[in-house]
Amino acid sequence: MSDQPLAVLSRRERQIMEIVYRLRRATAAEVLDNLEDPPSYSSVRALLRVLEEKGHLAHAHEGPRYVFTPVVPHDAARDSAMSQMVRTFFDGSTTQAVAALLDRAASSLSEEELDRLAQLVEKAKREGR
Amino acid sequence: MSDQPLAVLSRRERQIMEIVYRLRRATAAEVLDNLEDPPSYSSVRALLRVLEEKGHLAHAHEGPRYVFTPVVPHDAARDSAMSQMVRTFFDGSTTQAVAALLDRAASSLSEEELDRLAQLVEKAKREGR
DNA sequence: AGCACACTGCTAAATATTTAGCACCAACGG
DNA sequence: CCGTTGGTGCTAAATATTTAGCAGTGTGCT
Repeated sequence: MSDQPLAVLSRRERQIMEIVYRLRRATAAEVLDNLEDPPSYSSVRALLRVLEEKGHLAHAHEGPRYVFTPVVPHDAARDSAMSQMVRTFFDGSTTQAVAALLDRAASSLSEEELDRLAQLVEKAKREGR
Repeated sequence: MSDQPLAVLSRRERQIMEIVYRLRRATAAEVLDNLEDPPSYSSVRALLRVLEEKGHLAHAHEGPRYVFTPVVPHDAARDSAMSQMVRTFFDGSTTQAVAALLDRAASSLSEEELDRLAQLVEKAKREGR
């Protein structure tokens, strides 16, 4: 498996993996519901099977159906997606990335959330020295 | 063109677009140099042509060669990539995303950068009320 | 027990992507 | 002035992705 789980996938496969990561676990029907421009149920199942063969998903039985989960854990996938993003759009600078996030969402953040972020920055400062 | 420029692309196309966004502008040779598992030069050029036909890239002449640039500006592509990322891996929470970024990079950030981040949070607080 | 329903497995076909080859053109150096 | 180098356009073929169909199986309800 690659260091960049999402990087190696085809278009549909990536869409599906994003859904599964977002939902944490998903059945074929749930994937279908969340796909835009959805193909048939049958196609979705075939794609899930392919993703499992390629080692990206695993399934468990839950009553009569399969529930799919990612093989690469949420955190790991998240981290490598973030690395990729910072590299591609922010010249590798985390600071720039944080700045852009804040800029985009500043007005929708609550007082509490901003306090929490301030604390995180403080914590990083203390740890950094 | 979609709201999600990178979302509609095939695997190679996406790889190439990421390179072009990272470099801001790139020639066929530069794209080739930056591709992992690279195909022939000829293939890269064909892909660049396809991306241009689909409206994702434009080219300008620079001396004897073409220099490709993204049609969707860097900032816009960045923002929608970030949205996607926050939605997929952070339940839509910017705060969580920032926390993860800081956590990942905390130790490598300089005092200056941390100060700058603290200022950004302060600024968001002031604007928010 | 028997029926309907909601699944799965598997396969084949359609479509899209990805690749490389060949022909041509312009610039540059010997 | 001619060959070499480094570009481009275009096309065709190989490969991968994506789709849907059909057959079978188990579950749960009456």
